[in-house]
Amino acid sequence: MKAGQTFTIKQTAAQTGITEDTIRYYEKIALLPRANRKDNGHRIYREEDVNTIRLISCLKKTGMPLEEMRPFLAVSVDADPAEYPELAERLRSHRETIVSQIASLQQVVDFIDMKLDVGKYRGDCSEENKDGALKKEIVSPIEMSYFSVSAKAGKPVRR
Amino acid sequence: MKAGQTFTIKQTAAQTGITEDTIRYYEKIALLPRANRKDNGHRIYREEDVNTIRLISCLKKTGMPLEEMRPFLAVSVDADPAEYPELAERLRSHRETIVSQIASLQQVVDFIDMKLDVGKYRGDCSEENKDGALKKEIVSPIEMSYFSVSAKAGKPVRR
DNA sequence: ATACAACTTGGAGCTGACTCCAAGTCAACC
DNA sequence: GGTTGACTTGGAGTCAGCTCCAAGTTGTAT
Repeated sequence: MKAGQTFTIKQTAAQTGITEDTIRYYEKIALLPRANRKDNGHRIYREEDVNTIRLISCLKKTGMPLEEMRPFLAVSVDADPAEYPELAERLRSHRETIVSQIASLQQVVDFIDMKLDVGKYRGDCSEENKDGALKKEIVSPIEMSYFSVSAKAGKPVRR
Repeated sequence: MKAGQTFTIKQTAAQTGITEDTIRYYEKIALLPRANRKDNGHRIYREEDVNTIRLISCLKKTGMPLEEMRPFLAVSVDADPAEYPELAERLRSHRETIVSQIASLQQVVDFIDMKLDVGKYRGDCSEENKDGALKKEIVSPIEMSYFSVSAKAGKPVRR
């Protein structure tokens, strides 16, 4: 056991890429639990805490609002989500969201590749079927041209 | 030629999932070009315009700030980005950003799968190498545990 | 003792992206 | 001719997520 190495807030910020101010802010809004303090009141973080902050950073990159992260942080703190079926359901639901986000992103990559190669592009960015939210007649089979894609020869890309 | 079918702002909003207010807002900040008007001043949109709005919506899903979308919309309006090398460079650069975003998202999916399956998880969410921006000693080879992943048997997941 | 660096707190201010509103125009129907 | 509905404009308000600041404390170096 290489027992508890700890970090200052500055070190933690450096490790995670999240600023000190923002870390304090997360604690202020209770997204992070109150950090332990040294006798002088300075915050100390363990590897565990650093990992939680990394998880936040990761979820942030997926565009998740801070409020929605709470269940994720909960599940990472206590053990098995199977014991909290409602939580597991949330995870599953968010998984679907992310998968469709990946699809959206992939389409943007395709769009860029198409533009750079002056190749061809098709597909749209729609699709939505979560719980609430809009869902009209989905624009599926449009020959998505995003303006002047003006049928030039298309070489496949997909590096 | 099934010549110019046009749409009201309401129809356009319905088709794209972007509210009328937001469409007007995009025009106000000149993210969209000023729409043509009917004699009574009402905006009219062509399929072309609708596709531009869809592109915005798509880029939005990738978390791109509106300001950064301008080059994308430019490239979708006029023809070949090869003629604007600086623009092409931006596209390439943003492509890399998106590819690494996809990786981040995939890691969240893995995290969720791991949590749901009580399997195993590794990998972090770091990586950054665009132009400006921070880049410290990157936390690469951590056995990313996100708290209590407490070595239980790991069955491979991957959707 | 004095300076300094690294922190603390509470709170104000800022940016991006909407979102809402009031007042007005126009066309069409009753 | 009055009401209704779909739009217009300009501008104000809202919310999330920081970001900055001032004033104070503590620990170490000179």
